Amino acid sequence: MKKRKSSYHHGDLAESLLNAVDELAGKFGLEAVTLRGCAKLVGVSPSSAFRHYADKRALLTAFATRALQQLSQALSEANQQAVQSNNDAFTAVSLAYIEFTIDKPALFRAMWREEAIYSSDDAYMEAIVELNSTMKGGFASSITDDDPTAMSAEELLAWSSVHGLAHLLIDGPVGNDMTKANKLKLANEMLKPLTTSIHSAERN
Amino acid sequence: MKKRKSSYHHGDLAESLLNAVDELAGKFGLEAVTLRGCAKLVGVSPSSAFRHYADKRALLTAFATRALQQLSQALSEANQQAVQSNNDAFTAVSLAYIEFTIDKPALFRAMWREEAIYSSDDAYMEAIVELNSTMKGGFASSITDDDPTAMSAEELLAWSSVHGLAHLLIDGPVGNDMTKANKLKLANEMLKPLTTSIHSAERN
DNA sequence: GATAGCATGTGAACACTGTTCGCATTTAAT
DNA sequence: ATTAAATGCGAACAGTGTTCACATGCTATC
Repeated sequence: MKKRKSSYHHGDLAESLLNAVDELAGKFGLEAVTLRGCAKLVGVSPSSAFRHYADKRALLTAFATRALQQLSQALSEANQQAVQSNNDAFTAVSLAYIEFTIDKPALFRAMWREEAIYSSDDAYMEAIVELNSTMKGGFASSITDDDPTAMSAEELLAWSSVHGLAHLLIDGPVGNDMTKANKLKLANEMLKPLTTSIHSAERN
Repeated sequence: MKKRKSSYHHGDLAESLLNAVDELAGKFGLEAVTLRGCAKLVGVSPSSAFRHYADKRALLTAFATRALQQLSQALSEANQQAVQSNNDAFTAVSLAYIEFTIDKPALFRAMWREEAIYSSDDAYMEAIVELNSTMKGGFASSITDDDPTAMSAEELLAWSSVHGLAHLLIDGPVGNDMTKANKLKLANEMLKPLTTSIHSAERN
């Protein structure tokens, strides 16, 4: 992957910077991510970054976009696997959402950092739509939709609760002293009453 | 309120700084809040702030704590009013939670900004516990608890969904182009299927 | 009421941040 | 081979959090 044919031109600085954000955010937290730090990690001058991103904010937007895509992929994999194993797809997708957040809290935070990203960026919005429809993949296909933006009350409830639990787990007071396994068990408990309500709505 | 007996000693700098954070965060966003900006707004030297807060992070922690208390108060008022009007307390408290977040997004963000505050600060944690028990005030008193930290699956579901919707509304893609009234209507829709599930659990 | 001590505010300094700009170097096109 | 475009560099700028010696005001004690 690392093309270092010349020591001057980097080859793929744009993506390397995203990797640097990932590494620094994972080690020291998203707030500790600094443009200069990323540049140094990649081995490049700070000002070089501005050839690829207009802003620090633009860099973080690209990072958030990539994070959304990674989450979408994790969810759709969970969905596929649940279908094959004949398990409840909604539960599987929800648990994957929670697990992703627990494993990569910095990515989760980056996705929803309104004030630190350009949330009306095209690629970002597209990734949001993709995530949205991947989430809905967990529902029965009977509620297929014309408008992918539209959401039923039950769908909104499902997303909100899963998203809210994820947020409370990493930035809130829920499960602070729990192991990852126990957090997932807790999530599973929460999903039970939710699942009944969701599936009863599907039959209409 | 403003004691300016002497032009040198301020009188109540600690709280004035919190008000400055509030004002700047409300106007320009939480990320734009700067120690120097707060000091200038209060009319004091930047270094003065460190007599009252060890850190910028400590200042933000105090601000988050105050925000939690304000939210708790709003919720308990909504609860009282619902009881008097013989309305569903859970719905009232939940809507108040959402409305507070919509009205003061900066306060909401400050409360849950793990990386920017000292989340194990005593006062902060106390405010969290208080909020937690205020939230539970929306439930039937039959589920009174020995341990205020303990939560049933239904309680967790309730908090997660309300919290998650609040978060999605201000930092996510939900209801971005809606009026406040429509956002609250949306919240109300989401609460309906939730409320049934919650109240059926209360009867056990 | 003077004085000693403590709390509080100041100004200058430090390292670090995002960002800009003119310039150097490499790659691609003619 | 010569140009033009893309990409990287170093120095500079204003702004940030933070520290520290010093100045000022308040309070309690003799």
